[in-house]
Amino acid sequence: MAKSPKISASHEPGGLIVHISGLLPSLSPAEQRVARLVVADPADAARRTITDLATAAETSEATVIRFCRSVGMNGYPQLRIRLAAEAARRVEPPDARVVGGDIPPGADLAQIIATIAFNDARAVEETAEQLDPAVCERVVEAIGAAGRIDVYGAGASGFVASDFQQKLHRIGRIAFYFPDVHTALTSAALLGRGDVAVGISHTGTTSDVIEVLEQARARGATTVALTNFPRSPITEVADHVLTTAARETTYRSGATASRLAQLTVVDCLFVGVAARSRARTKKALEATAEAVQSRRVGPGRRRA
Amino acid sequence: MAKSPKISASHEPGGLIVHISGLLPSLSPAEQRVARLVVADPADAARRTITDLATAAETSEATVIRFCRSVGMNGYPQLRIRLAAEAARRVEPPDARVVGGDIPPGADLAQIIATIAFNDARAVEETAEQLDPAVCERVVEAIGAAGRIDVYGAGASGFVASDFQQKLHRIGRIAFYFPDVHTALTSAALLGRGDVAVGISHTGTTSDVIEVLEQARARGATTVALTNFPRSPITEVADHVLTTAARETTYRSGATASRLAQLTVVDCLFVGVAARSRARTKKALEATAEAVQSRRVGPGRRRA
DNA sequence: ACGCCCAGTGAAAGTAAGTTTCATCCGTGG
DNA sequence: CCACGGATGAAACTTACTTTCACTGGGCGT
Repeated sequence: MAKSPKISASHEPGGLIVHISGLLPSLSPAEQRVARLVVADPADAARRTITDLATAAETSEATVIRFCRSVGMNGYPQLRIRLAAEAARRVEPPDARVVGGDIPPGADLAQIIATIAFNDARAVEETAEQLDPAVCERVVEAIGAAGRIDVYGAGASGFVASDFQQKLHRIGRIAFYFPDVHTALTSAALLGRGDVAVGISHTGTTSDVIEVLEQARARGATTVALTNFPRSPITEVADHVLTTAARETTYRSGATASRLAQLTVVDCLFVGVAARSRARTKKALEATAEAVQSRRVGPGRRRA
Repeated sequence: MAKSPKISASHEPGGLIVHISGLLPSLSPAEQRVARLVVADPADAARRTITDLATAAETSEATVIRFCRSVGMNGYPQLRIRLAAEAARRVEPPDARVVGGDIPPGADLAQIIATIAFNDARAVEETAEQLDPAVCERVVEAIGAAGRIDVYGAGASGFVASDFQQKLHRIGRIAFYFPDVHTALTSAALLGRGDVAVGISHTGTTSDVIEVLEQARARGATTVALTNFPRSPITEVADHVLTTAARETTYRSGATASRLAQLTVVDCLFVGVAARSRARTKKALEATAEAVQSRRVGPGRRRA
């Protein structure tokens, strides 16, 4: 029916802006220009007329409309009022935080700390806001019932994958993580119906992870993707897609905000799975906690 | 010029609705009908088109415009976005967050997500608040000037240590991380004055990490501890102590909140170090980013 | 290398929304 | 009873939004 793949923006009450920035890479260049303007200053965009906005983005009105559709709106007026609402909601605390994406060259450490913390915290919050509980539920179900869970991730996302694996393992689930692609592929080949494969890639374009997930899917496993970009390639090989909402700016913050967001999602899944079977989980956790006890020194109340 | 008595609504951000209902009696009958609709459901009014609203108020578009002017707006579109903003704001307060520390046994996933995200975000924020910029500064100085940096951490904190190592490495610093205690001890023994050793332990009681840090200190290296507990044993072997502010509750959230807090601190240090030498850093980052490019598939706009 | 195809784009036509104008209505006071 | 003026809606008008369509340029198969 519709040739333009609208990504529903309906079930994400708190995050139109977030939603848009997630979609940013999947937009055409001209639409991206529009998107950037909108994300940069939603309130201002809401004030502008479509012609005005188009001019500002150095494009035509037609493109602005296309952009509206791309992000799930019916038309410009709808985008406008949604933006206005959004902007009103995010009336930041009175203090003039150094929030903008970037950190000024001459910033002192206190500023840097404030900025980073703010962005990190926001990534976590916004991720939670846009997470679809229904999808989480399905993923939790699948993992809870899985005979085996493989978690894939490369580079920075590898840490998260590893973390997830460890968490699942700690509550008695059979979970694996492979730092090496070849090993991962081998493992994926051994998966079957009822098993679950989780692929983590911030950009959603990491070919290693995609391949492995594809393999897993071919074998009949349920595949889950965790990425920041809802239209990235990895989502094509996933049965369930979970997204984070980190708006990475430049290199500076590296992938930290996105990593935090990923960890939050992983934590949610973990708790969800754990909650499914309290007793079993608790027992396993106590056992593992006890195991590391010997590696701790006395309670260490006060020093000296 | 203006024969209609505009009542400026510009500088009362909090109460467009209040403002309107205030001057309701001064409006003409037809305008009052419009006003009542607007006050009754601002969000709904914002969604309507002028014709639609006029019809609903059993009047003409002209009257709606007059109403807009009467309440200080330039025209209908402006009223519309103001209403949208207003409505959005007043929906916020009643949000009953499931904030409490713990997750009730019967909680559904949406609740779990909200709780976790809240706690995670708070850990990040609170950590930033209590971080001492002066200490950070000294640590950044030390790392920036270090010939070599060793990062230690076990278990969950190991991820963070590893992350820090990788970050430093990416900007061209000589940094190491060792998953294995023995190797770490060996490495610590090779440190000397001017080098830096960073020990990460949430509890501050992980003997492995403490021992290694102790060793490093004995060799003359500057030691840094990152822990949640400012009086824990690890602080005794550290020249500089950085603390996180995660209040872990029970097992449920596992160590995630603390991990996020640690990552945030690490990120701050990283950015601090990176900021010290922009040029060098940027170059190194570009090079490393380029290196992984081949492992990515095309921009992945839209799916099939 | 060539040409086909198709996503991306803006110009322009078309439609809908918003605004102004103006004639009418109606109540009031001379 | 008429003149007046505020209130109002119909219609003309303007501006904003949407659709259509033709053109471009890059990718891909032959």
